[in-house]
Amino acid sequence: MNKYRSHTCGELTIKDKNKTISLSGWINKKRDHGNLLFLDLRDNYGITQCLIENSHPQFKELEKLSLETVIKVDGKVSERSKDTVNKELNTGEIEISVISYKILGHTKELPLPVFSDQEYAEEIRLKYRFLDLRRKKIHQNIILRSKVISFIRSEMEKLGFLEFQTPILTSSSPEGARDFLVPSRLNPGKFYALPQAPQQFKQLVMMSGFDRYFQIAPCFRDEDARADRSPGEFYQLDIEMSFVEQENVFEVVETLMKKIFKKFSNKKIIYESFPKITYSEAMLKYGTDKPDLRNPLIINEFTEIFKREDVSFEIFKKLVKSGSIVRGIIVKNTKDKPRSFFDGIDKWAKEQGASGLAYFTIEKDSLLKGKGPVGKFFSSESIEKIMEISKANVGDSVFLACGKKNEIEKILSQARDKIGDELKLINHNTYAFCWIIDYPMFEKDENTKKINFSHNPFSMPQGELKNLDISNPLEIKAYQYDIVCNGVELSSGAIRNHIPELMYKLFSIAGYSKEEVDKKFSGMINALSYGAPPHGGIAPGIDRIIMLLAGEKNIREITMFPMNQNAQDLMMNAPSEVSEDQLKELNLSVKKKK
RNA sequence: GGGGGUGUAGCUCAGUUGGUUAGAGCGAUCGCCUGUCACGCGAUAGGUCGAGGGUUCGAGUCCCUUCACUCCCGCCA
Repeated sequence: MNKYRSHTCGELTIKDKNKTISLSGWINKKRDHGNLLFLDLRDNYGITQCLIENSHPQFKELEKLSLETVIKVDGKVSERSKDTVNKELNTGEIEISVISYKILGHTKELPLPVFSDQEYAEEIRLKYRFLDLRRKKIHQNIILRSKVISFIRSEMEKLGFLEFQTPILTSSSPEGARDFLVPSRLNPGKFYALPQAPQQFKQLVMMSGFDRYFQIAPCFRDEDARADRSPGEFYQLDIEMSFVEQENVFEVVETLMKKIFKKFSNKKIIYESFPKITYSEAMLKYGTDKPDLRNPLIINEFTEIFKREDVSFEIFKKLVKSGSIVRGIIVKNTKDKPRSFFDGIDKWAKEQGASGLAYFTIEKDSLLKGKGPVGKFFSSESIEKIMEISKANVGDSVFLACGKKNEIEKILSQARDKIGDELKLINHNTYAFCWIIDYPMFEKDENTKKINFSHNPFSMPQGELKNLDISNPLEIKAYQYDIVCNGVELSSGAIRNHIPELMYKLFSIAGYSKEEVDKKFSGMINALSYGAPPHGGIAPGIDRIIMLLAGEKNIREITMFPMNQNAQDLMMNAPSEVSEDQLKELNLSVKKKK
């Protein structure tokens, strides 16, 4: 092939027997028998066992080399005897008898071993990321990521989409996350912002007449990290389409997702046609707008039960009188579960900051009755009603939460996950996609009582536009949707508002004057006034798709060079201080934090 | 900004109720070993127990402060 190798470390087989070859790679592992040395040579493509005996003049030197030294081996391909074949390796039927070797790259003592399945502290992995990335699992994850992205590009092109780049240096926008700012040298005192998403640009692409756009788009948000959320930057499959309705966007994304997940995973997609669940239904049945549909548990509304005379659960009744609501989860066939299971859930709920979960199991001798700490407060008629509402059976249990709507949504949604997990109700070999639709256009901030856009301010409200009742903004629904898989929010999207007058009206509800809208969204609002096509789109998160495919819980496992939780790159030492000269040129001075 | 977890040898970890000289495996170094594939066997080196302060006759262990990493809440239209 060239002066370094004739083959890679993953390709030689019995067919190459007796060939003289050369390989280059890292010393993955040595097994030194004193007079006989086995050496596993590794590159991106695989591992090949090399063999040298003590009669060889270079034996003593080779024996001393550290693991991870990069060497070139010239040798002969030999067939292994039947009893020494390694079935784990593609190259396991052969080995290389070393004729000569040469060091290409020395190594210092390793701060972390490459050949090991152990877990390592994040700090050391990030500082020596180039070593970490040599390890098998993460190496394969990164290769998977590359292949998925490449597949997405080719599928999107087949679907008639064109990929365009949009600016990285753009303007700060008032909505949404904190911006990363970049000072402008030529415009002292002014700043660019890195895009939180190419939202306005992709709409401008539509107004520019390009019809179908996509981009593997870098997005920058200065917000705190989570296990599934990189600090700083992440990638979206940004999509926008002209002259479409919601269904057309769904069709493209469903087609694409099914192709990706079938190609890159063996796990089964439960719903070939992704279920569509309205936002309000999702909040009721699952307590969240990103439900894990692999989990069969459903939340039911039981407030009415606590208004009955024949229910004497006074704590809940009192709260209901003062406006609280009661919802609960039915857990099937739990009559044989030990008391510790129920108490464990209750204790867990209290640890989550809730006031706990009341529970009882439905039993029947002559009459229906509740077994458990609060069971005695329920008449058999009220239990019958509970069973009617929730389709529960004798032998099932009810976990009840009482409180404000958003509080009990939160705790019951967590309880669904917790109980589903404990009772092993979740099939981890499946993907359950769904669409969440009909998001409200606005929401009320409970602290400030101010009305805000609940998602994207550029979404199109539903219904006849001339009849739009702006006096009751919280009732307005938007053509706004999310796609969710296994409880992971992959993306949100919307049919956009392409009518400038309507845009001003909606922004005014959220407290923005026409002048402010003109100033903040000048590029887009201006473009909307010169013949804008109806359009809409979506932006599935690439990182989360890869996480689902790789079965990883942490986004760093599928990111080549991630930052730590404090948004620092420990390998490159970013962020870092800059010189006085650099600051001066940018007309900046830094206030030292005390 | 708030809450939880972790921090002991290069790496992964153990260390009991506060009590002698802080241990193991891997790695490193040296020696032995011709069929291993997590090779095996023996020896040696390697420690600011994250840092600082306190309690105590005595602190890896208890208390306070602080730092780092991580998970979660807030935040992420």
